Amino acid sequence: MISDTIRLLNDNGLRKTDCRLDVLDFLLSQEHAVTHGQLEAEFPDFDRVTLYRTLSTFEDKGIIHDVKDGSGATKYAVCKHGSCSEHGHDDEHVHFKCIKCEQVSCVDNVHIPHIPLPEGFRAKSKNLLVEGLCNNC
Amino acid sequence: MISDTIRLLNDNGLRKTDCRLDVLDFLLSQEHAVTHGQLEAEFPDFDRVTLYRTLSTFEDKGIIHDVKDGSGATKYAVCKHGSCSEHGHDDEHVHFKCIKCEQVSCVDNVHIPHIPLPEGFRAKSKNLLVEGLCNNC
DNA sequence: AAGCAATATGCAACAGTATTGCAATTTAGA
DNA sequence: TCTAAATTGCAATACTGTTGCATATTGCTT
Ligand SMILES: [Mn+2]
Ligand SMILES: [Mn+2]
Ligand SMILES: [Zn+2]
Ligand SMILES: [Zn+2]
Repeated sequence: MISDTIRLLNDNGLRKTDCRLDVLDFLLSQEHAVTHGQLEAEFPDFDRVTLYRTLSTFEDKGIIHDVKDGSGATKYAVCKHGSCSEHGHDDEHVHFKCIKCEQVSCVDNVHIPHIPLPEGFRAKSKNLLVEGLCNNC
Repeated sequence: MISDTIRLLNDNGLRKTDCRLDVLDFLLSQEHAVTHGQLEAEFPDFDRVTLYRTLSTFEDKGIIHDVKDGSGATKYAVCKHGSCSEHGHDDEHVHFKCIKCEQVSCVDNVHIPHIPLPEGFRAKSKNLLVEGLCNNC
């Protein structure tokens, strides 16, 4: 819904530009995390740098978060729980990457368990990528 | 010890070239995972492509494994438990990255716990990166 | 509705990581 | 020592991402 898109931009004090509206609308419609390259293919009329900056802006505001799946290209997905903002992200959920279809999804309801560390080490954040076969493959 | 280096190359049917001997000897001496760039700085006389291929060869043989720490540059560390080979890696241990000194270390004795996944998803491997402060920072 | 200042965009240039093809060199074994 | 196979160095290229700057657009004020 385009009104969700507009509301998100308003709530975050972001100007409603063509690029932001189209990109955010697209991101909200995706089941899986997307790369900058996919956005480039989807929106060939926006400059690639503008797309990078749009992603960066959304991430700064806590609208989307990035997922590093080891493919070389950073992927992005909308933050779900409303617990992310310009003051920081709270995305300590699991990410799943299918080894067949290569899609990356947020496993939002699975929290990363506590990890015991050796003496002297203090954890500040955790990032868990599970790879395997998804429910479609 | 250089003899460890030679034995590793022999055991894996690899020719003992200058580059492999020097690089593997260096990798065995490191406490932390190293990047290709560090090897380039350490061994300016070897071509950068040769260094890439050397790392790739070692990884294929299960001598080293890679660590993606989100920095953009892949890091490499020697496989510890002898459970890795050309038939596959068994490196489901935690990796720790210090947010201050940026060093990445293998937390070999901490196993990644079982992660429950939604219906239909099947895990094949897990990759956990913990970030925080190390015992020196 | 027009004007304005702040913001966002497009373009060009550049940096960093990594891969490929191919000719020349080196290795290991006969 | 000779040879075939493996390895190396070099040049070229791909891909991801960032920066500076001139131009265009946005949201607000008048
Ligand atoms: Mn996520
Ligand atoms: Mn490791
Ligand atoms: Zn799949
Ligand atoms: Zn540290």
